[in-house]
Amino acid sequence: MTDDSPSDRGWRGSPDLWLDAAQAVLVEKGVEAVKIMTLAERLELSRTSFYWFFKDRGQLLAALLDRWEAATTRHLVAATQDYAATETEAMLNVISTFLSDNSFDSGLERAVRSWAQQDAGVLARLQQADAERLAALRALLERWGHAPEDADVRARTVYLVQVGYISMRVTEPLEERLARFPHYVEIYTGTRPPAQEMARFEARIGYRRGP
Amino acid sequence: MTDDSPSDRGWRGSPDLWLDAAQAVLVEKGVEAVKIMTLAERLELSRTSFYWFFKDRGQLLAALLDRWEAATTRHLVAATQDYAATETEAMLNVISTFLSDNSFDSGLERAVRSWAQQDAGVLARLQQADAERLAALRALLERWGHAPEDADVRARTVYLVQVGYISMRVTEPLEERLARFPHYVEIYTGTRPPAQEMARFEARIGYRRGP
DNA sequence: AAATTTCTTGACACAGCTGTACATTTTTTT
DNA sequence: AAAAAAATGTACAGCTGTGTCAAGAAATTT
Repeated sequence: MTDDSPSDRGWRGSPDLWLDAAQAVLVEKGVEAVKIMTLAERLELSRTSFYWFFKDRGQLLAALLDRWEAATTRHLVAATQDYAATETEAMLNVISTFLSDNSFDSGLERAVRSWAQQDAGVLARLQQADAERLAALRALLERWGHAPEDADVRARTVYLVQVGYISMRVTEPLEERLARFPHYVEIYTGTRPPAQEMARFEARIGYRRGP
Repeated sequence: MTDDSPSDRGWRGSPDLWLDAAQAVLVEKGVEAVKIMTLAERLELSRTSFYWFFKDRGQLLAALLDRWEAATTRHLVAATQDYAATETEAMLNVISTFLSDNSFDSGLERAVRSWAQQDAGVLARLQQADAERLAALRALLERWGHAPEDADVRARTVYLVQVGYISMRVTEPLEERLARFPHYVEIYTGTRPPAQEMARFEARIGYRRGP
């Protein structure tokens, strides 16, 4: 009865081990810092052992890019399609995506945006992702009755504010951030979410108001 | 009668020459690509000649950062203080700053944001700049009667949309971008700029409407 | 035109990183 | 426990980059 889950096999290294380390470094220090030498030290493995799992550094970076795609666009697009009884609720669904790195890994997103600055291939994929995400937001706003031009500018506003937040590395306490939510929703949709809706929303994301 | 303007002295190199080349590379390829070797080739000067003008690579990078500060924050803050008869006009003053690299060098801004990703010192200066710019915008909105909380969120929206635009490397034709302006202004201020105001604005930036 | 200052260059020393070849160890399969 | 496979490690070759030093050339001053 052999357990062939790739996790606990008796070897020290694995593609995922290198990949996890690479991702951490990518997020902390940027692509240029993703060096096989450094990762090897960090993992206490011989540098050359890396080449058992990956052809070369390029293949490692390509794999990182795949991870990014899975960790961002997918969830965001899904959130635009979640059930919502009102427009403001729909918008809350969307912007709460950005609240957790489980649904939108902003560290990784920031790192990839930075990377795109120096690599045309990455830039192309990033711009593709931007286009998809914007289209999903535009569609949402049109479904709630905004005219195409208006939906377009509002979609951009919602999205660009988030890209900006990520790029700015804003680290507000959750409380502060949530306090701004109704304002943002009002700016984005033209309607302020009723207090009751905000309460339900805060409950859903597991936040309990302070005294 | 000696002309001692630093420009046409008989030498081939100068601090500015290296600095200009460094800035170009920084914007095109990111900090890591700013290498003395590469710059020397580009300038057809010996690599080691660089060390006559700068102590080391670090000093060059520090000088680049100074340039960035001069080319961005300063102009933006000034624009928030320009004369305006209406709130929408004031907002047009601000967002038109981002239209020209003379008033806000977005290539340099993008490069510096990317750089901040890998250098704590740069990050600190960038966050300082973000704070100043946001404060200037918040002040503008408060002058036009927005309540502090509302002004704060609106200031963020205006600023973050621009940071997002820059980070996204959007390259819309001017015409398209201008067409979105009234929508943005409406979202930012709550009021749509009258057609006449847009016309005056377009004239001021030297844009002639197509047929 | 001589002396001086300013810049330019080539030689050297050194450090960091990538990738290949091959031997070795560790785990898994038979 | 022997054989096979999977992974690890060592040695080597090569490239790219930084910074120092002292010699030399070009401009500037006297």
